[in-house]
Amino acid sequence: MQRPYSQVIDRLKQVGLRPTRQRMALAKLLFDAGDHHFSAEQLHNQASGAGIRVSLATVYNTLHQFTKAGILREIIVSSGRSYFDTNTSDHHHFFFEDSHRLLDIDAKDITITKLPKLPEGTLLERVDVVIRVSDNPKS
Amino acid sequence: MQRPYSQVIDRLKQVGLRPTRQRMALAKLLFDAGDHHFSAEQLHNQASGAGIRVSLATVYNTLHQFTKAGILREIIVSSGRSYFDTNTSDHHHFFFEDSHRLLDIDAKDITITKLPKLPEGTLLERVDVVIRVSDNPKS
DNA sequence: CAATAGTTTAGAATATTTCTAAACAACGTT
DNA sequence: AACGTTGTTTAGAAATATTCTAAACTATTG
Ligand SMILES: [Mn+2]
Ligand SMILES: [Mn+2]
Ligand SMILES: [Zn+2]
Ligand SMILES: [Zn+2]
Repeated sequence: MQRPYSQVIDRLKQVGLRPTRQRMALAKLLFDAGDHHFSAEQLHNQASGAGIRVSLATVYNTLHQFTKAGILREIIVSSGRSYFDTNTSDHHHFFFEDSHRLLDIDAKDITITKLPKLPEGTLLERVDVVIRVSDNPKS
Repeated sequence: MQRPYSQVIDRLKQVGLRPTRQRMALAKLLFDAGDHHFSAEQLHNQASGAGIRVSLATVYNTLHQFTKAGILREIIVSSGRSYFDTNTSDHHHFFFEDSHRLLDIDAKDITITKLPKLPEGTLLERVDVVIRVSDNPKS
């Protein structure tokens, strides 16, 4: 209970966030598991299930703080709900339109050889590739 | 007032939608103008401004019907709000994160030479490339 | 024109996210 | 260890976008 937390404490301090009870608990849930995609509501439910009392507002605050700090990434594939990703490396996604599930595509599995030049006065933030798929009814 | 409508009437009939007053008016607003991106609320306001009385529910119904019929396309770049596109050809987008504006990128200006194979039992719906840009503060 | 099926509508409902402002906790300083 | 400061958490309300409901309306066919 003491040692495992030292990692998340260090990580939070590194990005300039106070290691509060709620942030540590959420960070532990998020970063002890492998790479995954989730919504705010899902994380809130997961926390509740693990006996961690944290408000939904704090979950949202934390997700945005972590995203800004670069230890989480937000993925937009569905209007009406935001998804977050513990995998912050350069990669892309399959999006299953029926189940609303996301699946990583390694950056090396998509090659873009030609990109347009950016509009005047803009900075590149990110190039997102989303491959939208549906269930094949005859399979 | 009679002739211009024949085009939208034909177009609606072609895709199996009754040419109702509201659908004709919205189709005219949408397809007489050049390619553009817009939200439901924007179209509703534009209709009101043009003296067309149509409920927001009908605007949403119509946008979804047109999208399903393939004469509009929905673009997801921002959680919390859907955008639609009168350009249904194969193309991609710049998304200006500060102003929430979209700009078309012709399919020929992006070349993807390598794509992963689709997961088992899925059908490809679309490959969306979104180049997210922000305002360059020092320009 | 009557019958039918499809459409429109206002308003309520839903869903997700953000806001508010008061209570609380982390942490550097005494 | 207590203090003061600042940052954080919280419940609940509010904001936002979209969908639902079911009654009124209209296009189409016969
Ligand atoms: Mn959905
Ligand atoms: Mn936004
Ligand atoms: Zn991912
Ligand atoms: Zn477009």
